[in-house]
Parts: sequence; structure tokens; C-alpha cells
Amino acid sequence: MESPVTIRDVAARAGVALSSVSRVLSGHPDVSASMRAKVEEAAQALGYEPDLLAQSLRSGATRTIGFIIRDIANPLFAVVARACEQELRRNGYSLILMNSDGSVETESKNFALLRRRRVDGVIASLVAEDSPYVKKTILSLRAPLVLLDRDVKGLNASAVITDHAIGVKAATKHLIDKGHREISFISGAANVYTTRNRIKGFSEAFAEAGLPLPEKLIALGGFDAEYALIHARHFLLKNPRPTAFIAGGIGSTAGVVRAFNEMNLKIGEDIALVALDEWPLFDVFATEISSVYRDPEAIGSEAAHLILEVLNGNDPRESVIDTKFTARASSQGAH
Amino acid sequence: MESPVTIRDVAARAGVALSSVSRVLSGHPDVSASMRAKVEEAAQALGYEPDLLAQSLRSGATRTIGFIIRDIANPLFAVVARACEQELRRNGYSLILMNSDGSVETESKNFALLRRRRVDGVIASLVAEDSPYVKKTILSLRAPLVLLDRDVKGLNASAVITDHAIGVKAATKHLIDKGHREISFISGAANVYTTRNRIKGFSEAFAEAGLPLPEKLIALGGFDAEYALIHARHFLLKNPRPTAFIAGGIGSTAGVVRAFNEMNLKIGEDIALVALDEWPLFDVFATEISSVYRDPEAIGSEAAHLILEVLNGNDPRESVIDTKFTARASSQGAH
DNA sequence: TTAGATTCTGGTAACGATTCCATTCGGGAA
DNA sequence: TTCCCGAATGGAATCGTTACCAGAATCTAA
Repeated sequence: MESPVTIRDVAARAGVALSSVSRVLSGHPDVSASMRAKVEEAAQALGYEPDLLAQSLRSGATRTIGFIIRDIANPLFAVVARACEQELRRNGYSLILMNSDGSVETESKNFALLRRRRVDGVIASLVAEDSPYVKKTILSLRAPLVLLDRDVKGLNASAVITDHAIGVKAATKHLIDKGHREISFISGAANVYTTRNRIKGFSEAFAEAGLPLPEKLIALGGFDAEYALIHARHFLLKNPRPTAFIAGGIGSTAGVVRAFNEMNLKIGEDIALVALDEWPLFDVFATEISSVYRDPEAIGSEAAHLILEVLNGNDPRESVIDTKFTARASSQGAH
Repeated sequence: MESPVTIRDVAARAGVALSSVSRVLSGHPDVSASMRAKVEEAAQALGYEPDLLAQSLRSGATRTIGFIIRDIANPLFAVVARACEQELRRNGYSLILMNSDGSVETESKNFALLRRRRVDGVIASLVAEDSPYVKKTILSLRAPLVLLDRDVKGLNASAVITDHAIGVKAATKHLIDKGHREISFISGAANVYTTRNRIKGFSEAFAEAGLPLPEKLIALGGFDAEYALIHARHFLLKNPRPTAFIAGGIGSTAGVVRAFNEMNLKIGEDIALVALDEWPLFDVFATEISSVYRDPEAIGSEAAHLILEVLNGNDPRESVIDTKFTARASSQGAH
């Protein structure tokens, strides 16, 4: 009910000048004890709270970080976002969340809006690295940027990079060792580092085994379940049929497994599967699924650290998170 | 590289007054065609973008909504948040995300920070309805509020309420019909509407069947997996042992199923289970689990609608989302 | 006692936008 | 020609805060 109380009201009540109130409240050294007492009493009595908007306008810093992501409902990224928000909050920053819905245009609009909101920095998982918007949009941001698993040249941005290759390579080698040759790989498009780095691991394993890459079984076009479903279906009708699948992400895994179900293929018996990334209740309802795991908590808090570093005057840098392959029942021998 | 261009620069380039530029850009009717042309040319040429911070300070509206939630990594709430953000974005609002980490103190601090940030409204899923902080904190918010599945008296807030009772009652009736009597119910504390409403459905089913409520098998204390694990373990060692479990939420389900696994109980054979809420890949890796479903997309977009309604001058109101019980293999007869 | 340095305080100009008020310039009516 | 009204424009105040500058008061040293 009471109207918001400003520094002006505090000054009036304490019987001092605006500037003195400001000095007391912002901890300036040149204030007498009596002045401090008067102002603090008045501020307390009136329940004064500084207006962050006005402070931001004046100081140029909003203590606000933009977080742009394809889809917060991807459980991996939800954990990334949580860890990131927690760490930023501990440091006095708030997080503005935006989904880009898989659209480079939406993403670009999101960047523009964050710029107009004068955020102090942005953490982003780009939809694509090669869109014509991207570089222009980002360069005009005039704020530090942390990329999540993306590699865009000439940006001077920080990045949290995941070493997918190491985990995918181990997974692929494992499948090859088990006798699989016709291994299908379904994931998002190659215009993001994530995919390229995974394919790198996939290819290296084949090369080291002296085997040809099964190029016709690779589908790189979308992280969504629908894309994976359509391509898994298609591959499963081929002759020879793939004996194993590597699904690049939670959405892809959902699509691939739906295709298996449609064709009544039992995972680990009729068909092998390795999932890249795990999801909630993985440990109780997918205990048999071999996986390549990355720690989303680490990614989120590392992203926060990187942006805070730059805000504290340090140079942008890259930080690498590793992945770990775990073999389970879903990736046994080929028949 | 270029320093940010202000309305001042535009005025200088166009050779007109600040106020004229503002009038043109904000679509005021009293501007001549030539003035409009001059200003628009200058704004275009300089790449002028209005500063939302300054606009907010002046206008009193930040076009920003706070979103306070226990844990964004709960996949249900991640979908709620996505739908909400999308809808708000379409209407020109941005969303500030804050996790309260299950702590009423953190929650209270979050509210205070949002107040200082002068958000236009807040959407919140409270940790508890009865904490001493809650009402004071919320009343001092001075902005419209939408509660998610919470019932706090005397607030004049909007709310998106889920009718859990109907789904839980159907689930409980189903279990009773299948011969279960010793049904355990594990969920969060009763100081949130969610839990009370679920227990209402649970109780009603027993009452209508003329059976006593199995009070000793009810554990209401936490939505987290750990709480559910500990209490499920404990109940499973009782004599007589419960023959069925209802797990209140995704975390609870995780804990309960872990307890089953520890004791080598096979779901649907040795023990019956109904999960409240579904999770990602439920349809492919938990196809046998009976569930009570609520649509998180609907909850999120409805929350956005409710806050927009109040921002447009309407009175706060309540909106109810229903739930649906689906029987599957996990909830067959007792032995 | 006085010059000079040190505290401390108040007034005022920003930050970038909007909005009210007053002024100017036409055009139309008497 | 004079008067008035409306359209168009510029100037200034304002949102709530911080920071600079100048002046007053106190203190130290010669």
C-alpha cells in the first residue's frame, strides 16, 4: 500500500542532503559517525530499498546475465541453467532466460533484446554457428559472451567446450570390438561443434580399427525426436540393417527408441544402442542403456565462472569438460 | 566498437529537439511528415536502439516478469517455464528465472530482489505456504502475482491450480479395485496445496470404498528422491508390507523405484506403482508405469496469460488444470 | 595567528528516455 | 487587418541514483 520510498524520502527524514544518503548507503569512507547513524536510522525506519533500475542506469551495469538456449525443457540444459543461475545468484547477478525454439531468427531477436536490456553478459548455446545473423548479432552485443559447446571464429568470446570425441570414440570402439560394423549415428546438424566433435570421435574409432566409416548410416540434421524417428525408421529398413545406433542427445534417443518399439526390436538383443547424454530417472528406468555422460552441473557453474571472470576484467578463455562412456547391456554383440 | 547511440545523437543528426525524436519514435500523432522522415532517417543511419533501462525508469514498467521455482531441473517445471517464457516473449516481456533451492529463505531473498528490480509481475511456485516470511514478502511485492498450485489466503493473487484430487482418486480407486489395501503414499509436505489436494483424492477413494485410510503408510515431507527412498525403504520393511505405492512427483518416484530396486522388487509383479507426473522419455522407458498426468505446457502458458491479464487491468483469478489417470502394467493386482 | 591540509557536507549535473508546457507559425473567420 | 485556434516544435522537468565540485568546518603545523 505504501508508495515506494526513495533516497529523497530518506534524506528528508534524516534532514540531510541526497548525496550524503547515497554516500552512507554505498559505503563511501568520508562520512561521520553521526551522519551514518542518522541516515541508517531513517533508511531503516522507512524501509528504504535502493532501486536497481536507477542504479543500473547511472552505473551502466545491470547485474543481469542473459541465458539463451535452444530449449530449457531439454533436461540436460535445465540442469545447466540451474547450476548457472545458482552460481550467478551467489555473486549478485540475475539470469534472464530465453528459448530460441530452434530458430536462428528467434535467437537473433533474443540477442537484440538482451542488448537493449543492457545485460552485463550473455551465456548462449547457439542454434547454428554458420547463420548469417550470428556473427553480426554477437559482435554488436557489446557485452562479454560465453558460448556453450560452440566454436565461432573471430569472436573473442569465452566458451565451455565438451570433449564429446573422447566418449564417442570409446563408445564406437566398444561397438566395433563387439563385432558391430553397420553402426548408425543420428544427431543434430553439423553446423554446431557438438555434432562435429562427436562425428570426429566416431570417425577416429573406425579409422583406428582400419574400417570404412558407414557414411550412409549417418544422419545429421536435428536434435529433435521427430528427426531421429524418421531417420532411424529409414535406416532400419535398409539392407543390410544397422546392428547398432548411437543417438546424439536426449531427443535423438527418444526418436530412435520409438523406432525400435515400432519395429518390435528389443534393445540389447535385436539391436544395440548407445545414448549420448543421460536424462532424469536414467538410473532407474534405463539402467541397461550404455551412455556417454557429461556433467551438466559442471557445465553450468563453469559457464557462470567464465562470465564472472570477464566481468572482473580477465580475458575470455575456454574451459573443457570431459565425457565418459559407460558400457551397459544395451550395447552387446551383433548377431 | 561504436559507442551506444542515444536519442540525443539522433536529435543532433536530424537537427531537431530531443522531444521531437521521442515523439516520432513513440508514435505520437502530432508530428509532421517531414519531421518523421528526418528523424527516421537519422535513427536508421545511426542504428539507434532505445535503451530499455531508461524507458523503464521513466515509465515505471520494466516489461520483465520474475519466475521463482523450487528447481528448474524438475523436468515438469522446465516445460512449464518454457511455455511461460514463450508466451511472455510473444507479448514483449522477458523472464527472470530464480531457483529457490527448496529454501524459504532463498525464496524470500528472491522475492526481495525481484522487487528491487521492479519486475512488473511474478510467477511463483512457493516452497511452503505457511512460512512466516511468505505473506509479508509477497504483500510487499507491489506487483501482480501468479501462484502455481498454491493456496495462500488473503493475497489477492492469481493462481494456476491443478486438480490433482480427481486423478489421484481415480488411481487410488483403481488400486483398491485391484485388491490393494496397504497402499503407501509418499510425497512432499502438506504445507503446499499440491500435497493436500492429492491426499484429498487419496482419502476420498478410501472413504467411498468404506475402507480405513492407511495412515501409517503415508509420508509427507519432501519432493526429493532422498526423502522418498528413505521412507519407501522403511515402509517396505513393515509387516504387513505395502502392496502398492503412489509416488507424488518425479523426485518421489525416483526414490521409490530405487527402494524397489534395492529390494529386488519387480514393479507390476511384486509391487504396484502409480507415478504422479511423467518425465522425459516416459513413453519409451517407462511404458509400463501407471500415471496421473498434468499438462505442463498448459500450466506454463496459462500462468503467462493470467499475469498478462492483470497487467492489462483485469482482476486476478484462478484457473484450473485437470489431471488424468492412466492405468498400465505397474498397477495390477495385489498378491 | 595564520596558512594549508583534511574531513565532511550540500548542491548539481549527469545516466537516457518521456511528457508537460510554452512558444511559434499557419490558416480561417470576423 | 486582427484575432483565435490548432498543429508542430523546442525547452525543461522528471524517473532514482551516483559522482563530481566547491565550500564549510575542523585540525595540524609553523
